[in-house]
Formats: sequence, C-alpha cells, structure tokens
Amino acid sequence: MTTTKKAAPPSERRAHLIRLAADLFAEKGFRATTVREIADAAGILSGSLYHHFDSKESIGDEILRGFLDDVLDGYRRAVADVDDPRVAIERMVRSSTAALSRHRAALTMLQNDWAYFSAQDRFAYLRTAMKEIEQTWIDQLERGKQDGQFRADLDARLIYRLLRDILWIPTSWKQAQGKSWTTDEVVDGLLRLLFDGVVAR
Amino acid sequence: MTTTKKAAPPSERRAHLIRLAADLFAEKGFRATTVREIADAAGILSGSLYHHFDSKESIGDEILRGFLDDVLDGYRRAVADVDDPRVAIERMVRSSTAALSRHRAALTMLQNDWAYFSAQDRFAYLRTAMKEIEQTWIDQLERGKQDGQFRADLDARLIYRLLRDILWIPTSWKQAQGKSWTTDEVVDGLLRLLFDGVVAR
DNA sequence: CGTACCCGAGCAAGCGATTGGCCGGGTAGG
DNA sequence: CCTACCCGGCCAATCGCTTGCTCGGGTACG
Repeated sequence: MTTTKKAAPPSERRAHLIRLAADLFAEKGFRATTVREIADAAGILSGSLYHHFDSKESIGDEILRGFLDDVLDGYRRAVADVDDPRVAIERMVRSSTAALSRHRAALTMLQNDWAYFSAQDRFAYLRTAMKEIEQTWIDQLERGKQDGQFRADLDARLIYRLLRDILWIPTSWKQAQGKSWTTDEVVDGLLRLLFDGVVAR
Repeated sequence: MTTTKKAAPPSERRAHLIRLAADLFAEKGFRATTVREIADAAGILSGSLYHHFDSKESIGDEILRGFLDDVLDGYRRAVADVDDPRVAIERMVRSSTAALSRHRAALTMLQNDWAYFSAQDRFAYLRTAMKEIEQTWIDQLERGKQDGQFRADLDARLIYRLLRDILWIPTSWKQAQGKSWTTDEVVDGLLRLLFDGVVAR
C-alpha cells in the first residue's frame, strides 16, 4: 500500500484525459462522476484509465493542485508593488475571475465535495492554500479601512467570506441557459456592486 | 411500475424521518447521501424506510416543495402593498434569509444536484418556481431604476443573478468552523454591501 | 382483529479498482 | 533489410463492495 507507484509520466494522452475528466467533474461534481463515464468520454474502457492514473482521486488531485497554484500565483502578483488597496482588490477580483474560468472543474469539486476532500490527508494542501487566500484578502481590506478608503465599520472577515463565494458564482453560469454576459461585463458589474452598491449617488 | 403506490400518509414518524434526511442532504448533498445513512440516523434498517416513502426521490421531492412554497409565499408578502422598491428588496432579502435558514437542506440539494433534479419531469416545478422568483426580483429592480433610486446603468438581470446566488451563500456557513456571525449580522452586512458598497462616502 | 411499524434477508445493478494479455510503432543489433 | 525486443495504449474479464429497492414475516399497540 505504501509502495511508490508510478508517479506521473506527463504524456500528451494523459493531459487530454484530465481535461475530459475535468469537464465531467465540472458538470456533475467529483463523487457523482464515475470512472466509466470518464472512460466513455475518452472512447476507452474504464480499466484502461488505470494505465494512466493509479486512482480516480489522483485525477482530482492533479486538477485541484493546478487550480490552487494558479490562483495563489495570481494573488501574489496582484498585490505585489501595489500600495492602493482598492487597486489591489480590483486586480485580485480580475485575477480570480480569470483563474476560475480556466479551472471551472476545480471550483465545482471544491464546493460540492469539500468535505470529502478536506477530510483526507492527501488533500491537506487545500486548507493551507485557503488560509493564504483568506489572509491576502483580509490584509487588503484592512489596509483600505485604515487609510479611510473603505467604511470603518466594515467586518473584513465577513466581507472576505462573502466576496470569495461571490466570485465563484459566475463560473457556474458558463454553460447555463439563454443570454449570457461576457466575462468583462460580469466582472465590471461585480466591482461596481462591491465598491458602490446599487443606490444612485 | 406505473401503478399508483401509496401516496403520502402524513404521519408523525414520517415528518421526523424527513427532517433527519434533510440534515444529511444538507451536509453531503442528495446523491451523495445513501438510504442506509438515513436509516442509520433514524435507528432502523434501510428497507424500513420504504414503509414511509416509495423512493429516495420522493423524500427529496417533499423537501424541495416545502422550500419553494415557503420562499414564494415570503416573496409575495414582501412585495404586497409596498411602493418603495428599496423597502421591497430589503424585505425580500430578509424573507429569503429566513426561509433559507429554515430549509438548509433544500438549498444544498439545489446547488449540488440541480442538473440531476431539473432533468426529471417529476421536478418540473423547480423551473416554474425559479422563473417566478426571478421575475419578482427584476420587477423591483426595474422599478428602482425608473424612479431614480437605483443607478440607471444597472443590469437588472445581472444584479438579480448575483443577488440570488449571494443570498444562498451564508446558508452554507451554518455548520462551518470558528467564529460565526448571527443571522442579523450577515443580513445587515449584506444589505449594506448591496445598497452602498464598501467605499466610504 | 387491524393497523403501524420494523426486521432480516436478499436482489440486480452499478461502483472503483485490478489484472493478464493483445496490438502496433519504434529502436537496436546483426 | 531483418529480427528481436520494448513500451505506450488499450481490451476483456473480474474482484469485492455499495447502491436503491423489494418482500415476507414478525411485534406492539389500540
């Protein structure tokens, strides 16, 4: 059980299979997706998947890692060399949105099956990453309060929690029905709502 | 298969079982919860559940119906005899929050397994109800724009979509970790954010 | 007796995962 | 050029287990 199995030969085929699996995870969630469905999408049998991966979880692992690395990298660059917290937050919002549209599956997995993943030692890095994300947001919100730019009665932690989840939202609209907005329209509407609210000044 | 099975004898025990199932659905989602887990929570065997319900889906059906009826009823009363759209929206926000805290499971089911439910004829009423909800929100937002109270450049449909999903968020915090906010704190913070944004005036 | 409730045992279907072997395209040695 | 070998990719079959659900029979209460 503890023997080191095949690590991760980064083949072309393998990457393609991950993309197929990610699409299914994005639509149905991780647990609700079966390895047989993934195999069907690839036009092979379920057993053949285990030539590339040693378990269904390792597929999920790879998807989640890629997502979090992307997000954290974006945040670090968003706050680097930026003094104005409002600018930093706007850059974080745009960075988040871009990353989320690149990793739609990871988000669905996190919100549907968070309890499943975070209970496993293998996915301990999830908690670590989430903490860094939270701290980054709170730092910028607090800075905005201190320099008088944001309302002094702002609960930074509460606003962060709301914001984080709000940012997830538009991702789930991607495949939805009818008239849809462009990414820019959504982000601009969101930023406007965040900074100014709906009331006319 | 098409024979009319037992309808729904509204017994005490039955209602209790639904509450137990709802708690599990709220934590793990509908599909991820097994009938055996529900039975375990009730201290009986899985087969014994089928004395009360003819399927797992009918349990879900009952939960979802109760939720939507509650929400729609609250909205209708929120907008009745109210001229000021800002007041109406505030009442809708508070009504939603109250309903959601009463039906935590229904919300989890809708966001985790929406694709699963809405694809079935049995749950066609889900789409109907969502349409009425959407129309109610948009009506009030448009009225606010017309009387100059809300920003004229507001995309009512976009704001509704954001708002609807934002309102669902705090529900999932209920069992979460650490310091938590009271319902009033969350609602007030939310309303403040909605109307005024984070920027100091 | 009847009704409400539940047990115990089990079913078919589907699940994730494993295994041994087939196949075709290199690559190397002669 | 031919032969021997390897190797990535996949199939076929199967394992042990869980899923939602069924059903005949039992028990306790009124």
